[in-house]
Amino acid sequence: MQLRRADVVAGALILLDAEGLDALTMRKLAAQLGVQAGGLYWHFKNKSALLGAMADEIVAPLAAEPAPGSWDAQLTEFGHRYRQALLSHRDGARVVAGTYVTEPNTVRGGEMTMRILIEAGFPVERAGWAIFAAGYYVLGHCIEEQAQLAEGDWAERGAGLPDSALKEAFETTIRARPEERFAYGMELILDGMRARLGEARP
Amino acid sequence: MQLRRADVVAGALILLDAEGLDALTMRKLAAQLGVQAGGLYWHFKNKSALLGAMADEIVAPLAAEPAPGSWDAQLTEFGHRYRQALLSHRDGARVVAGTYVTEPNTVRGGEMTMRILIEAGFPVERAGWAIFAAGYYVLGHCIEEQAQLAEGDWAERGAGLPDSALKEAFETTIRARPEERFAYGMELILDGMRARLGEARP
DNA sequence: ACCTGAACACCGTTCAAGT
DNA sequence: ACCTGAACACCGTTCAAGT
Repeated sequence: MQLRRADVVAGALILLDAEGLDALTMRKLAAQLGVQAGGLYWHFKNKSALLGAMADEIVAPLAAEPAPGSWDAQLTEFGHRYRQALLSHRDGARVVAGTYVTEPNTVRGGEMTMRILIEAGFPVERAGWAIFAAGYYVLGHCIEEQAQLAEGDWAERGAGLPDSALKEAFETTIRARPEERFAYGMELILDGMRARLGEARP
Repeated sequence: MQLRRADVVAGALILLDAEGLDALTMRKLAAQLGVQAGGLYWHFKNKSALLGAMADEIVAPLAAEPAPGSWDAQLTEFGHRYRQALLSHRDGARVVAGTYVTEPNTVRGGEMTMRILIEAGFPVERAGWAIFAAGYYVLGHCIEEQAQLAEGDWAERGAGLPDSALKEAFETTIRARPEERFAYGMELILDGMRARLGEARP
């Protein structure tokens, strides 16, 4: 039976989970799908278009409506959902970071989070700036979480430091439970948003 | 005359500026340095070690002491210095993002910013978390800034949206002066830090 | 419409051997 | 100590030709 575009994306995500982003090649993917490498180029213009489609598939959970609640509870929910989505595939955060997606789920997620902020009273001209800032945080955090999973030698990061409050701060960061540390950063950004909620339009 | 390790890094940065990260190959770099490709492997274990050295060179400005001032003015200074450093080389943000650097300048920057926060009264166990969060923001912002420079088609990002406050928010974000938008996000995160300054140690 | 076969123009890395 | 020469095992992409 023939290959559809969606089959290629699904196969690519399976290969990604099995081997990681650096080992994801058009040739291996083609072999796994029982097809010649060149055949993939009928479905996707190039590898980067395929990665874009994979990225949008990864962030699909962002397209769902949030549960009813306060604006900050809803944004928190989006933050955690975004993180979970990125972590649900090996190297998922790097895949998404590498592709500036204009595809449906990404756009929808952006729309909904901006609407939440605006309806809460945030100045329209700043809602996008704040949402993007939060998005960079989540992505960066998850890239590092997944890098930490892949390499082992993270414990030595602060090893050369002299004993001090600094060393303690470094080690508290490296050894923190990721979920807890993530939630803290989200709250910090939400605090920033709260401080700017009532501001006049510029 | 012979090639030193530092010459290789310097040459790599020149090639990076001229051709971009995707075109930075060991073979081209070798040719530019008047050497065979294999020869580079005497100086660096592999390409990723070279990229790590490049990243630390790029962020060298972070190793300088901040000007005297309030803690938040000093952190703002670091944020802008980090951004300027990343933007000072083509694809600089992507180079730094791809390498989890344990090298001198990166570590020193982390040390100084954490010390500033701790001495301002931030709980030691959270200083690292907050600094990392701010770092993800700067990096993410700059990756996108440089991507926007490289591609042209960013104006269409919000084109499919219906006319609405959302569309306005999207467009305000895409069209913003990068420097101003960056400063806004920095302030937002600093607001969050201010809100948590007096907190008790967990 | 969808894919094969085969080629093109590259890669990073290794390693004996040279100087 | 520092590099050459040559090879190994790959890549992404294109494109005539097949079905």
